Amino acid sequence: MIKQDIPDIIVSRLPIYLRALRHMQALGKLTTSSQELGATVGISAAQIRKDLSQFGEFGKQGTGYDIAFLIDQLREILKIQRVWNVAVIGMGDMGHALSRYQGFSDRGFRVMMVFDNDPAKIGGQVGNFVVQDTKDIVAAIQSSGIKLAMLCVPAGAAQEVTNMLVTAGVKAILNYAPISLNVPAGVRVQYLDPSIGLQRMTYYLD
Amino acid sequence: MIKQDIPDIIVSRLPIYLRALRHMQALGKLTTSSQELGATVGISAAQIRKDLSQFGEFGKQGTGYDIAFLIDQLREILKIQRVWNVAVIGMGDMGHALSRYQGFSDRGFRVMMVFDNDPAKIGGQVGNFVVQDTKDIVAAIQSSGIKLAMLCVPAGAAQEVTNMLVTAGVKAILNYAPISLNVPAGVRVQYLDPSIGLQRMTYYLD
DNA sequence: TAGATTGTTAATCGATTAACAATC
DNA sequence: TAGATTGTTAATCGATTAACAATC
Repeated sequence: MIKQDIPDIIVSRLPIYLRALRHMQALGKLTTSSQELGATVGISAAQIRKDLSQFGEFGKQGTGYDIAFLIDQLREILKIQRVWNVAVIGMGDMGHALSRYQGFSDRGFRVMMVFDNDPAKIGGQVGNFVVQDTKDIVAAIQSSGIKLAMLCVPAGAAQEVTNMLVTAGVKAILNYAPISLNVPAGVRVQYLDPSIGLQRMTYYLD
Repeated sequence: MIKQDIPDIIVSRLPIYLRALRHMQALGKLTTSSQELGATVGISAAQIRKDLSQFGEFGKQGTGYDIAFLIDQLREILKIQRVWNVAVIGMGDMGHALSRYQGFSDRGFRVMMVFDNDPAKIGGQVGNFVVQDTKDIVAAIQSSGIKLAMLCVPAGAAQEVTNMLVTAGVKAILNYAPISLNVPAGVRVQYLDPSIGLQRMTYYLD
């Protein structure tokens, strides 16, 4: 049986739902409705029901969704019930911040190794990690089986490092470098360039 | 005459085009085509032409687009020919990194003030800035006329700080906190939670 | 039971693509 | 001129919304 193809735009909303559900759970709530969840995340109730219905029937008429159950289901769908090891490349301020970020541990991720090409940084400590030489990326990542990387190198180095990551078997890159990356089919990139984020809003300002 | 309403999804692609054009310019190229630009950013040539045509006629049949000219036009459309002052709230690792980020200066932004609520940090120096007390946000931002803020506080403080920013007249928030924010109409938010970025890709991994 | 809310269908709305006359 | 590429139109494709029977 062929697994049904879910539109990427639907998949991309699931982490938002999950984050809001965990927030509700932390507040002590036990159940919610598509109406309430939608108001929280700024998405219509109909769309939330439609999105979730792609993956199964998680609610009950009249009462809505059990929060703990829906959290479990979403974590399974997103494959974050396991813990994913991640590599961080580039130990500037941004890479440094991500290497020490406390927000990954309960959301499915763990930084496992960090890299830089600056001899002054290689061998030094960042957070709990010893900085490895960028030229060793392929060997180190390949043998560790890491599939996720966060890219925090300057724009001029980003494509070259990306090529190394792809060679090493990385399948998903969180890109902080201000450049569009070229990757083969089967490798995913999410872009988090802060300037792009700001430039998407200035259009609407006076 | 009423200004035509441009879909947000089109506006959100313009900064991507601009970034790629500046990269081409740095490589010494003088002109490009929708074909070439599309290949660079992973968007179809037809879509790029359609997007640009919302704002004017910037190309020439047969030869394509003058890169310097198109850069100018996009900067004007996005209103980033001026420099926007930005406030950074929360001097953890992430706020610290953004306060010192070198990538804003040639893309329309300048960090102007930074805040934290930790007495141990208030009055201290981060990058070129003296850390101000978060409780002074409204007065400080209001009198400075700042319209943009980057939010790097913990999830538990994010909505409260957002309310202060809105009161202070901030119209656009780049949110690094892992929570959906509630803002009134006329205030924009871009979300850059790193865990969400990763969770949008794990679905596709084995 | 009565009220609430789901999952789903059909209708609507919006975005993308294909194609091509215009023209550099 | 011949080849290339734009801006735009119409066709296609996909996503969102409205509505409601089912049912808790």
